Amino acid sequence: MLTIKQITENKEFVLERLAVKRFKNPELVDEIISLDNNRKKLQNQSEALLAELNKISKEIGILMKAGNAKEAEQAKKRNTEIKEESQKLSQELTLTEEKLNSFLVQLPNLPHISVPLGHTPEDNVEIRKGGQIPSLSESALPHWELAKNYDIIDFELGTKLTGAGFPVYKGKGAKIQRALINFFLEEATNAGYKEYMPPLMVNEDSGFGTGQLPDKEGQMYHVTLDNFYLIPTAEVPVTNIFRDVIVNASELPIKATAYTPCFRREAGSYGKDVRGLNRLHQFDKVEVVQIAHPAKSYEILEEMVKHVESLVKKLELPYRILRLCGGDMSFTSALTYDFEVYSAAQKRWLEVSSVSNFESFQANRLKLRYREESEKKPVLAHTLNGSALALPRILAAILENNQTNRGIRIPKVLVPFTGFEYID
RNA sequence: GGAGAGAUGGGUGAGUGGCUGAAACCAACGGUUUGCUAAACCGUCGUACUGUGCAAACGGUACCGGGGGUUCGAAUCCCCCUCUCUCCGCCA
Repeated sequence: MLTIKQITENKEFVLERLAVKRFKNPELVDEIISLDNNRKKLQNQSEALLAELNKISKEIGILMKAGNAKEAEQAKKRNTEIKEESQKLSQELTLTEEKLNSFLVQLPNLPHISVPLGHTPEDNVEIRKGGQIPSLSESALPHWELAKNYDIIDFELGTKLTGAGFPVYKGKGAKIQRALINFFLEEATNAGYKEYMPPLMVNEDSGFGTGQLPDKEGQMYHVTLDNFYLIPTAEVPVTNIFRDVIVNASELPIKATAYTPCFRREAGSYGKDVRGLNRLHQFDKVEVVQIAHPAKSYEILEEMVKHVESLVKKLELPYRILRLCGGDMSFTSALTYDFEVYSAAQKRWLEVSSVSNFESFQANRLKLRYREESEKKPVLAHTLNGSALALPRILAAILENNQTNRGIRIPKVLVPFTGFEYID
């Protein structure tokens, strides 16, 4: 979330940026500012009373020790009155703070100046593209047909075991999943990311830290008995590793990676978007996360984009990189690049990665700070993350783009991990 | 799941009602000393909000796992919750 300071000190800028994100109730900004003024006023009054209360209490102690019971009794009486008044004030203060907080949490992150205007995916700006779109014969099949023919993914079986959107990978289909995971993790660790294997369920605090809670709990599976949430992305547990942490500036950037399954309810999705591997309730993903110095975070964002780009290149997939427009960005992001690969039989672009700089938006929720050598006060760090990469759509594109008479050709870089060159 | 013990600052750990935002030690940082290193000595050494001030700084309030209560006053007493440890049970 934004800090009060960001809002009060740059109100006009905040309003202008929120408009880019197409935020629908900018009145909140004014309400927040006036609530904050009110909060300060109440806090001052309340604390003045408490200071008085504390002072008298100390005096009572001294009087009692001196055996001056009568004066002590008088002082007690006085304190009881002050206490009543102070309780009223602090109640009011608490209410104000709660209201302020509930408003603050509703404001999305401010988009970076380079974010294009617009409100639909059509307004996203293509930054670059690469790879060759293969020319397939008319008889080329979409991946869900291929998966069936080669018996490598069983969607119906998943439906039997769990429900729609939970496929079962079989034989070489299962092996290629493992190969992709290993390939992505190797690439990430070679690029300096430290590998983690985090829990797949998180508590409420973690959900809040990265911005899924309180408003987006509908996206996550909720284990009500224990009040845990299945993670929708490794971003949640990995970023929360650094919740309530103060690091030295010299330790930045911190680079972390993790492979995890991801669970998403995807309520409301339907139609051809969800065919086959296009949209699942459970899928596998390798995520990269960085904790950065604010002065370096955009440089680091580019570095992360380069890393993800190198992955799709090595997999020989046709891709394009989009800079998301204000209206298509997530609540928490300041700047996002989406990666899409072309799935040649479906003849459509599929999103396989989203790389974002959250600036201090998550860090403020996480209380994730760094301290400069010479400075006393800790400062909010910047957090970034990106998929590197999400498996199902990558697999969809590999299956469709690489279909040949001999079978599905496995990209060269993956062969050492799969141990076979063709799915046949 | 049953029984018991515990949770204090970066770490160890003292503190059972007032003068404790918290001893002491260690770590860290700054300095003195030193040919260098080490040792020794001196100093600094939590976070948030907030007030005065250009600032440096100096005040106020809150925080001793979390929440509530008792009291003029709570790290200290009471209740609830969470977590950790030990023993038993169960178990990949």
